[in-house]
Amino acid sequence: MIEARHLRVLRAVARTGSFSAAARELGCTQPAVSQQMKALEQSAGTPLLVRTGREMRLTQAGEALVRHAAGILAGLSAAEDEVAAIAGLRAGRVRLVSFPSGSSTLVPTALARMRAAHPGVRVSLDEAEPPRSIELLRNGECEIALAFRYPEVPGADPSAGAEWDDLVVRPVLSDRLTGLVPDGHRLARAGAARFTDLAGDPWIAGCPRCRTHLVEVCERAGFTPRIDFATDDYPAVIGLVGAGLGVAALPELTLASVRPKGATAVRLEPAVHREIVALTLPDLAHVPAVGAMLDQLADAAGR
Amino acid sequence: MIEARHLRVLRAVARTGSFSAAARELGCTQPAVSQQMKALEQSAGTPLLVRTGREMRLTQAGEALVRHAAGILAGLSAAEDEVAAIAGLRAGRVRLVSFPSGSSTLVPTALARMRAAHPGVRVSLDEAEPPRSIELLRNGECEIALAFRYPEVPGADPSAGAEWDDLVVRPVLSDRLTGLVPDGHRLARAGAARFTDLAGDPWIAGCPRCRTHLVEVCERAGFTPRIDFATDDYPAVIGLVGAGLGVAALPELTLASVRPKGATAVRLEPAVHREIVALTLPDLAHVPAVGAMLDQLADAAGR
DNA sequence: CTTCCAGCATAAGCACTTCTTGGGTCATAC
DNA sequence: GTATGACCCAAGAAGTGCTTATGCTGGAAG
Repeated sequence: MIEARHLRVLRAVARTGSFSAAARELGCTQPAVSQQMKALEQSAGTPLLVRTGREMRLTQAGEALVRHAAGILAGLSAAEDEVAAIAGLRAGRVRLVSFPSGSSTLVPTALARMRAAHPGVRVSLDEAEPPRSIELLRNGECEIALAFRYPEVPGADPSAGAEWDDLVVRPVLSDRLTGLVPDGHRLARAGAARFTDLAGDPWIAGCPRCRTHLVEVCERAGFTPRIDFATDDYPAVIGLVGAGLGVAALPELTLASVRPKGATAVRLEPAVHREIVALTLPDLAHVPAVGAMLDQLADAAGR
Repeated sequence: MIEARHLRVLRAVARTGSFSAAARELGCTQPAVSQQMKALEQSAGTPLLVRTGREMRLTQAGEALVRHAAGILAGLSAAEDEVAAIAGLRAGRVRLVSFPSGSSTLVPTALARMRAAHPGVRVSLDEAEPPRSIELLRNGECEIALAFRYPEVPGADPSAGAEWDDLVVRPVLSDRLTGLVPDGHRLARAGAARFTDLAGDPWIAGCPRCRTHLVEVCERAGFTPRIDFATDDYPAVIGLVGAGLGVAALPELTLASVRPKGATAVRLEPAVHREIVALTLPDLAHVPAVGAMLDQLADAAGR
């Protein structure tokens, strides 16, 4: 079985016309070259070189091998270059899947920084909510999934985060829940409120997991919220609150890029956080482009 | 440095989707595959595979490598095929240089047999006298030189064969010198003659070395031949003898393919032989096609 | 829910390959 | 004649690759 190493040596010998010169070129000793060529001739089954006193000539088989070697070694070199480019963050692609409200500020910042730091790496972005984004990750359809989780509420079903224990979980941001009340609400002026203060209000809930978590938190606070509406669409939640239809508890991040109309943000006590994390597969975490993108996500949040 | 072995393993893994299956395909154990891939990832500087529970997927770098591997391994395989064809006498080329009178019978026979035995090997033929043909051999412009030599005449200059002692000398034929006299010559009827019987005759000599040797033999027999003509062209020698201009001593081979007109061949005593040999470089003797052609030359003579 | 099975990782031991070192021979150049 | 450069050979050392044995994990079946 011919190995690339053999061809490299053969090519050097053919080019320099001498074992010694080839050895110098290859950075080894002359006997090493001699032995390599012997081994290659052995596996070729025919002499490849003719030692005729002063000069070294190729046999026909040697010429054939050198001729092929050019293409083979060029291909090998191209392969190494391409891999090195990917490993060196000069090329590559990262497919990122984010949950909708993460895309608005965190992701654009991270993408911009990534592009500045590693212009060769292309990052694509899709949106999907956690259960779906994890599936995409496991199916190999993306490298990073941006998701969020709520800290476990004592006594509640701990199934939410259980699916991630075989993934790399990179904390990105801890996103405190902010209360949102209509402008005319009795607590709008106070600027702060406890959950129990809103026990009697109608609630506008967010996505299913957010809703579940809201219920758990409220029940821990001693009441069961009356949820009149629930929607994945955070702008819609803001709109509903602005229309005076209820109150809501929204992650700060969802309010960072919009100015609520007809609604006022109030500080909620006790503090409840939504933890935003970037997820990837253990092996993928070692891929340079993926690691760099994870870093950028963390950095973008730390701003 | 990426080696072909790595790519073979990677390709098998990519195709089968499993280390174990790849190991079976490659005829080795699973840890061997595991280690090879680890080494390859090490030298690539980035993961190439993602182990995700049940299935094995390629990273982008892995895909790039597999993509290149196809071409590289194909090229390697083509190179091996071509070399194997040359080594297996299914292809190749042998350049034979012969002295003129050797080409008439010996060489055609050998060429015909060679073609029958190994149709894929092309044999080219050029003509050159020994000093020149040896030069061609040493310069790499041919693989086999067909030449002749006379056994050393005691007391003569031994320089003739001295240049061959670093070559492979393959005896092909021992070609006895035959006397050629005009039809009306006093010895034409006898059918045999000693050199001394022709001491008074004018001689027609052959090529320079033949002429030198003739003089040596005659002087050893006790006389110095009177050489009226000397020519490389054996048919011309025959013509001159036929015209009654002298006698000659010709190798049998030169008479094998022609019928002398106006001249008669007589057995010469004592027997003097011209030895026809095939010469090649030591390394070239191990090239299958060269070896086969040497065999055919020897066989053609042994007929 | 437990058990079984398939597949990968790891460690240790062994064999092979490959490299280097230190001879030696031959040819060429001064 | 000597010196130099190139190759070959042999022996020893280093490194690499393969195998066996073992543990671990995830998925499938009972």
